[in-house]
Amino acid sequence: MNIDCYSITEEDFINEMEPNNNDTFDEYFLDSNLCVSTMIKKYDVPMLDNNEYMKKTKKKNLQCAVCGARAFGYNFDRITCESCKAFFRRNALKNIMELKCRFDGNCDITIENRRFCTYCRIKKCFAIGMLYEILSSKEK
Amino acid sequence: MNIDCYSITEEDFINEMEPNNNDTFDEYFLDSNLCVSTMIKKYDVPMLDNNEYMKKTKKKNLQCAVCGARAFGYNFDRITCESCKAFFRRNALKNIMELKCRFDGNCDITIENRRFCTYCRIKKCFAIGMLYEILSSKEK
DNA sequence: CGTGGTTCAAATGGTTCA
DNA sequence: TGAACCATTTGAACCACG
Repeated sequence: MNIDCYSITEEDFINEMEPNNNDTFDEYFLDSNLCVSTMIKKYDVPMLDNNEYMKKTKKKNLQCAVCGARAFGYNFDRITCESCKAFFRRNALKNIMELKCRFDGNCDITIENRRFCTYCRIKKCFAIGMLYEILSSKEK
Repeated sequence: MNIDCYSITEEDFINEMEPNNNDTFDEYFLDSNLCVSTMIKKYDVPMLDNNEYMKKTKKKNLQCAVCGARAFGYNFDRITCESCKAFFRRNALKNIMELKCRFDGNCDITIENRRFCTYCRIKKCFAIGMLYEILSSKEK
């Protein structure tokens, strides 16, 4: 986590932003009516380099592309652990205002800290390419 | 670190303040200019009975990393008791100048004296790695 | 058999009040 | 201040469909 950001309050952070300059995913804080997945699409969140996207063959000793935990297979089109799978299901379609980062929106996500920043965790889920389209239509 | 200390040193105290037999820790604390830990050391403060506390048998047998009290799990990413958890919530985001140590800023924190020096208690909370990042943003 | 979906106990941040 | 409580999130285990 980026502790340096702490001197800025969240309110300051939001106020500092220019209202009509929604160039990035993070600045989308200002514009609050869309869900995370829409935002990701609209603002073209950069994808991480995808060595993680292995051929769908071997299922042993896999590592979650989000947090690094042990993984047993694909979930929503990427190799992830069970907890990130459940997390993605629960959060991918939420309104972004429910998932604010307390810092600069670039928290590292690890197995130890993954539950401390839902914003950056879901952001990373999308960044590695997890597909919300696979979520059943009833939840959309 | 010597923030807002009184001028008397621990050594001065021990030399000049021989307690008489009627002195108790509590009486002394009322007019204290002295470090809690020093007082405790000098006046042989009776230990609280832990049996009551220990009776709450739960699954785990953990010890608070701040004060040593019985702990039941993680709070703010470290194993702590419920009281240090609540204390951290209340104080982690305060201005440090609101939390003055009367002494040298190095009070020992124990289950018995933890509430006597908020400065040193919060200092220890941070020293053991409690994460203020987990505090929800609305309190910042 | 793989993976999306479900369940639920455990964990833990937050609240209350004496 | 801290014991007791409450509410929400989590993730391991499981189910079931294709």
